[in-house]
Amino acid sequence: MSTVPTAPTDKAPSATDNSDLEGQMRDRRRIVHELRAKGHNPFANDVRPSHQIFELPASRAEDVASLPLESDLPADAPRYAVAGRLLQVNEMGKAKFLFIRGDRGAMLQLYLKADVAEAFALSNQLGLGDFVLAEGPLFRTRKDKRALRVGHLRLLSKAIRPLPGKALQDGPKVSDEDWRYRQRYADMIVHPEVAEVFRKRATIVREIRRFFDERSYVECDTRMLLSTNGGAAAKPFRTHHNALDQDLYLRIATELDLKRLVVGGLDRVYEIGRIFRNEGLSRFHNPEFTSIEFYESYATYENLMDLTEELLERVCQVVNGTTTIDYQEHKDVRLCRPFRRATMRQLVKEARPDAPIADGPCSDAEYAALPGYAKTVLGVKAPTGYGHALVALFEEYVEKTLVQPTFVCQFPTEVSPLSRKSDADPRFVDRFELFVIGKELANAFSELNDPDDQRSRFAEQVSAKAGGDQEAMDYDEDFCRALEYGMPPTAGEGIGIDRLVMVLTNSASIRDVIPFPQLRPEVANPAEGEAK
RNA sequence: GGGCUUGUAGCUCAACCGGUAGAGCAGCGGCCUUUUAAGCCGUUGGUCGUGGGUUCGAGUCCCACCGAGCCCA
Repeated sequence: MSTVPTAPTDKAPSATDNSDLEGQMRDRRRIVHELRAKGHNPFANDVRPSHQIFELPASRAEDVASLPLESDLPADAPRYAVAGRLLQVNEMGKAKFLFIRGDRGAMLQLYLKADVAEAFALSNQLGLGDFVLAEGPLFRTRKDKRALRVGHLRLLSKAIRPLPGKALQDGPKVSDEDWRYRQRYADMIVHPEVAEVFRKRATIVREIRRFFDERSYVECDTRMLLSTNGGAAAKPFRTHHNALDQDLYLRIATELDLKRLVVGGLDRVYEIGRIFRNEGLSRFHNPEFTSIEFYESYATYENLMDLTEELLERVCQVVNGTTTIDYQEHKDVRLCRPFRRATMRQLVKEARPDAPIADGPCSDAEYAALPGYAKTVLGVKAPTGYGHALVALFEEYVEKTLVQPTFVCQFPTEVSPLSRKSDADPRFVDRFELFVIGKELANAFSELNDPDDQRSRFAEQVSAKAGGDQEAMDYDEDFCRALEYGMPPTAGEGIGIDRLVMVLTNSASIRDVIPFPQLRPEVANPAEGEAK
């Protein structure tokens, strides 16, 4: 592209070619050079604000009355030096208002008059997006708005690239343009509510951490690079360590390492961290996401239901000030105790009363008949075997109906290779998943701590993998060795942080709660010069 | 992978049955000393995603490809 103008005579910016993006940027670069030529640094870093905008007095509309009118400003009125990004200019001849935004989205309008000659001259060289520092007293305008009468004005940082769209605008702007995700920095400038979601996310994570720290859990960071794939049903990312000449997987769960730590004596342990799964993208799936997994010795999965209720109720209360929330089309989702608890069999039976499911414990007749039933109602895609058939029926008929928080208990053993078998019926495990708004939010179980049982479950996984199941786990010999040293009775749980943040911030897409979500590669369109 | 929708100025979007591309904002030039998405006057800016086809004539119809969004496996 063409670069900065070399000759100072190079205009007189007559309206020729400066309305396209390139022209606008060239124009802004020209201003940078002009300022430098006059001895001003357009990227200054020799001043500090005395206040953040959000700290200024009369931030609330009802407090503005405490400020004097400009004509009544006393000579000793307190002066403030504040900085922010310029987002809008209302010009009116020999006076103008500049709107700047500081941290936390706090807005301030600056009132600038021509008789402050130097500042006024500088203001003519500003563009939307520039960072400025202004100094002066606060006053109340005739429209009862707070404004700072500018005595001094500095350009702190010149924005070379103009902002996309209009930075300040009334009403909600709903657009799902992909530039918002590709250029999140620009998105956040134009849509401050995006940053608000990330702030809430930080609050949620902080509160979760506090919750477990209060209960004497220890936070640990375990390996992300592993030579075996396990801890969940998912396809891993592969990578390679050069020095060791060893292929490695990015972890798909923190489960097995955390249980190793339980074996080692950390009776209560948790990890909040990034998980990687080599799967498709959707509103609810990003290939890297954040989970918390926590493990508590001498607890059962039923204890974890109590704990989970308490945790979610508290986090929701802290973030939203209430435990009843709306999520998109779902109104009045009640994240307050108690959540419903039901077995998977019970829920499938409710949704499909004709299903051959017994009222009490699973009968042999039920065990034999359910796969055939699944075949009939689901068609060819129905899996064979009782456990997979039950899960398929659950996913097809029940899952999306679970809008209010529901603990789905008693999963089939064959889909739960790390869970402890139920004492009452070894065909099921002591496991639950928590569903809210029809989506899985948490997965928990009493941990399998019988090393020989674990070995046979791994063996089943290995044969499933050989049979083509790409999500099956590897045989983790070291983990079995750990269990052979003895693991106390333990229950553990994983919660998807991103989905929890979605629910608690009413975000429609996981892309709205992850700063830099995975996107298809940006393709440069030669015709455009600037890919968008 | 399948279905639906979609791609026009820097941004957001128009353009009837196919008739030769338009508005707001941004930019640029002017006016205005209390504005609130300020206002007023003027003005620059487009190979209509790409490539084919039909037609006297295509942003518009057809095909393919590329990108995006939503839904489904």
